[in-house]
Amino acid sequence: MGRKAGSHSEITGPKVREAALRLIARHGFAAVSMRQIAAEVGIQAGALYNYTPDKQSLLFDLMRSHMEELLESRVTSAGGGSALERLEEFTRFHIRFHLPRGQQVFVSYMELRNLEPENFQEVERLRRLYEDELEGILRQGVEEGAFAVADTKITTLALIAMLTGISNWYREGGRLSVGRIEELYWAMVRNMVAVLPIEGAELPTSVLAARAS
Amino acid sequence: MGRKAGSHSEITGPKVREAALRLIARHGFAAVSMRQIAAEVGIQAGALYNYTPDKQSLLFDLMRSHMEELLESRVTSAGGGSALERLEEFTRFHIRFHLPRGQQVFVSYMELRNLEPENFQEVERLRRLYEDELEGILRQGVEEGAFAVADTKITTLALIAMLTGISNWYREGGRLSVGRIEELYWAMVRNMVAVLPIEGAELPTSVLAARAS
DNA sequence: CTTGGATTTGAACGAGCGTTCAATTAGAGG
DNA sequence: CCTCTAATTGAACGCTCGTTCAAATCCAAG
Repeated sequence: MGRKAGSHSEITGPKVREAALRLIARHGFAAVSMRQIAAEVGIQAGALYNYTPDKQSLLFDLMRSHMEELLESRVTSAGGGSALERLEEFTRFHIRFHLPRGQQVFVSYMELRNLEPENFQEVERLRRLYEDELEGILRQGVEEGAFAVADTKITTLALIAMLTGISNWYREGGRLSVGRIEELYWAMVRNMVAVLPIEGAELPTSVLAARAS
Repeated sequence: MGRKAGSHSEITGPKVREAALRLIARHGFAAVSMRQIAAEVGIQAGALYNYTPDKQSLLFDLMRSHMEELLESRVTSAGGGSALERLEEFTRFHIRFHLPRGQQVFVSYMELRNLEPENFQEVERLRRLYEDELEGILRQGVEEGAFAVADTKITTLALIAMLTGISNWYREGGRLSVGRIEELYWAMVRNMVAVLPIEGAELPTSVLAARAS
C-alpha cells in the first residue's frame, strides 16, 4: 500500500505542501478543493491521499510546521544582553523571518478558524510560546527601568500586530528593502517602549516606581 | 415580483445582514452556505434572493457599509487642533469605533480576497481614505516638528495594524475596559511618534530642520 | 370577503465537494 | 526478463453548493 498516515512533523510531501500553501494563501482554505491542489501538483485528486490523510491535516501541517520553524529559528537566534538589545534583536529577527514567508504568514493568521479545535489549540500554544518570549523581554526592560511599559501583555500584542502587519503590504522589489524596513520598525519599537526623560511627570506611576528603585 | 435588485447602500434587509455577518465572522465566507444564512434568519434559501441578488453582493454589502459607516463617523468626529491633539482624537476614535464591532472588523479584514475585483477595489478605496487621514495628521506633526516620523506611510500602516489588532483579542467584559485600552494605546502611539529630546543627534535631519524653523 | 401584488416555499438544476477503492501503471531488485 | 510493491488513476459514493422558478401563502387595500 502507499498510504503514509500521520504521526508527526512533515508527513506531507514538499510538492503537495507548496501547491497547497500557494493555493490556500491565494483563495483561502475553504475555497480550495483537493482537485485544485492535485492539479497544481500535476496528479489526480485520489493520489493526494498518499501524502495526507485528509484536507484538514494538510492545513494543520502547514500551520504547525510554520510555527515550529519560527520557534526553531528563534532558539538559535536569541541571546542574552540588556532588554534593549534583546528587543532590537527580536524585532529584527521577526521582520527577517516573516518577510520572505508572506504566504505562510497569511495562511497562519487567516485560517485559524478552519482548524479543528485540537489543532487550533496546538497552533495557539506554539504562538503563545513565541509571544511569551517578547513579553519576557518587556518585563526585563521594565525591571531594569529601561522601558516605560504600563502593561506588558498588551504591549506584546501591540508590537506583534504592528510587526506582523508588515506582511500585509510588503512586496519583494518594492520601495523599501528589508534592511530599511528593519530600521524603520526598530525606531518605532524603541520609541514605543522608551522612557521619555523630560516628561517624567506624565509617566505612568508604575514606571516612576520602577525607575525609582 | 419581489426581487429588489442592487443600486446602492443597504439593499439587504437587516435581519439577513445580521445573520450573514454573524455566520461569516464565525466560519468564513466560503464556508458558509446560503442555506445556513437562511436558516439563521428563519426562512428558506430561495427567499434570500429577495434581499440580495447573490452571495457575493451580500459580502460586498457588509464590507462596504462597514467602511462607509466608519468614514461617516469619522467626518462628524474629526476636528482641527495640533497634530498631537488630532492624533489622540484619531487613536481614541479608532478604538471606540472598532471595539464594539468585532464581527465587522473580522470580516472586513479576512474576506477581502473573496471579493470580486471591482468590489475589492471599492473597499480598498474606502480604506485608503481612512488611512490617508491618519497619514495627514502624521505629516502635519512632522511639519510642526512635533513628531519624529521617518516615513509617514509606513508609520500609518504600523499604527493601523497595531490599533486594529486590538479586535483580535478584545472581549467585552474582559480584563480591560475600553477606556483603559484607550489610555494604554494612546500612550504607546504618543511614544511611537514622539521626538525624543535628549537624543537630538539621532533624529532624522528632516525633523531637526523642522524644529529649527 | 375579495382582490392582487409582495413574499415565501419547496423542489429541482447542474456542478463540484471530500473521500474511497479496485484496477492499472511504474520502477527498482534480483 | 520477471517479480513485487509502491504510486497513481479514474470512476464512483453520497452530499452540499448557489441559484432558479412555478406554485402556494400572506396580507393590506378596497
